Amino acid sequence: MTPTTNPTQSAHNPTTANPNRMEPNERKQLLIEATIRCLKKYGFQGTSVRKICAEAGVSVGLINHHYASKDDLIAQTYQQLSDIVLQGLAKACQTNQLSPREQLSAFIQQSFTQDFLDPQLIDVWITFWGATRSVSAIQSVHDKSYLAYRHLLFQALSGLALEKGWQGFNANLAAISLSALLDGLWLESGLNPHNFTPEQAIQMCEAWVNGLVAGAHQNYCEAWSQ
Amino acid sequence: MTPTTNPTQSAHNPTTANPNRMEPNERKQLLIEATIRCLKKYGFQGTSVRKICAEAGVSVGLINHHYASKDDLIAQTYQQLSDIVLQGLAKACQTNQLSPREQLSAFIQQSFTQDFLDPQLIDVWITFWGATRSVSAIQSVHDKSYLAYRHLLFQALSGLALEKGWQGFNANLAAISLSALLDGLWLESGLNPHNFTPEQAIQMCEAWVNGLVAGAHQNYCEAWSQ
DNA sequence: TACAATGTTGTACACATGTTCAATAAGATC
DNA sequence: GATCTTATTGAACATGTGTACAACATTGTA
Repeated sequence: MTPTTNPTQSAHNPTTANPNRMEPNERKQLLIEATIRCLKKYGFQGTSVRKICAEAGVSVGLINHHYASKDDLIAQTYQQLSDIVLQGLAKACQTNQLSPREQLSAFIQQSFTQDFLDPQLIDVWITFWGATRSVSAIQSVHDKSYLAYRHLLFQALSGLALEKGWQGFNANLAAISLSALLDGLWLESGLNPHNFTPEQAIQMCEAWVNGLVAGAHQNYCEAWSQ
Repeated sequence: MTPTTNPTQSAHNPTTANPNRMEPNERKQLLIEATIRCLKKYGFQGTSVRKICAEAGVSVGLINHHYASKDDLIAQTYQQLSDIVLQGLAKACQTNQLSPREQLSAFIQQSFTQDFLDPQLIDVWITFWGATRSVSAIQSVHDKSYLAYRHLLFQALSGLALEKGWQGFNANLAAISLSALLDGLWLESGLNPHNFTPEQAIQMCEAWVNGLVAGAHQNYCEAWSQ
């Protein structure tokens, strides 16, 4: 289509050249946002450098000017998504002087907000999970954010144990368990959004906490065995 | 390497030609097994038609002779893996005249067997999840196997409710919840095998069941409302 | 105004991808 | 033994991939 062999025409078309030059940080942010849109539209596999650039309205070469590689851009996109999710959860359960039990409810409620349940977003998340073990930059982002995620639950559960006077309660293990339940529900709602409603998801998580209070907390004591 | 431009040599090398012709079903099985090995070795993205064929010790063109497309082969591979997992679980909890509570324990125990906790296998599973929404053949395999998976839990939980005399117990919702917990733990153990031991995973699932018995079952009654 | 620094472009490159297809060989049928 | 069916091969094709790089455009500074 483009007459590359025609020597009378310059290789560079001056009419489309460089319409808006930007600050590096501003452009990098736009590239990350374009990457998120592409991941939602085309999935992980379908997201290529060229599609990201087209989505950002920018030339092919620009990504490698601002990022070391495509993987680098992808990892930083994951980082940003993680931060957004984590900040939402932290804000929900760390404000307003909530009791430990109320903190857990706030965390659960926030986890099944409309924004969090976008199937396209969850799909992006799953593909990040899928790349965790093969792309080390993604692995380190996961490890860090999962730790912070669990820490929020750990604090609330520790507070609850203190309040109730549970001796030797392993709040760390309980946090792993609740986060697994949350992730599992989140995962399944992404794979098939029609299996249960957000209200039912909340109901199931509340049931876990109620079960803990009703007696399951004994299974998380250090002395517990088999 | 191969002198394709030399007219004195046939395009086809007779020394490597067709050493072992097979029955279609036998060959297809070998291709699926080679696909599983490739998925474990190279991940979902790194698994190409050429790598599968090399792994199977077979020429590039053979896949499209036995399968309509690469996606077709991948979907049938997923199908086979699902069947294996499901049969293992069904066998564990449907034999030996177990009580409902014992069935649940058997299911849980089987879920965290050594075979099931192979991080490479879980990684393959995650990438299948990631492809669920974009590849319809994979979506239908997932929907079918998830339903069967949940049904096993549903039966055990229904039996438990009958035994305990829980009125209006929503065993279906409880099955969704327990399967989410199992999947979440399974997922996390794949992403980072060092966060908890298989024994702790079992402990957490048993705690869920104990919490249900201790009182959480009330949250699964039809009358329950937030 | 001249110059340096750098954001931006689009082509080129080397390679990988899934699929097609004529050629070949093995086995079955008559 | 001749013929038909079909499993198997490997080259060819069209397309897509991430990255590199020279050319160009813009900005800031002297």
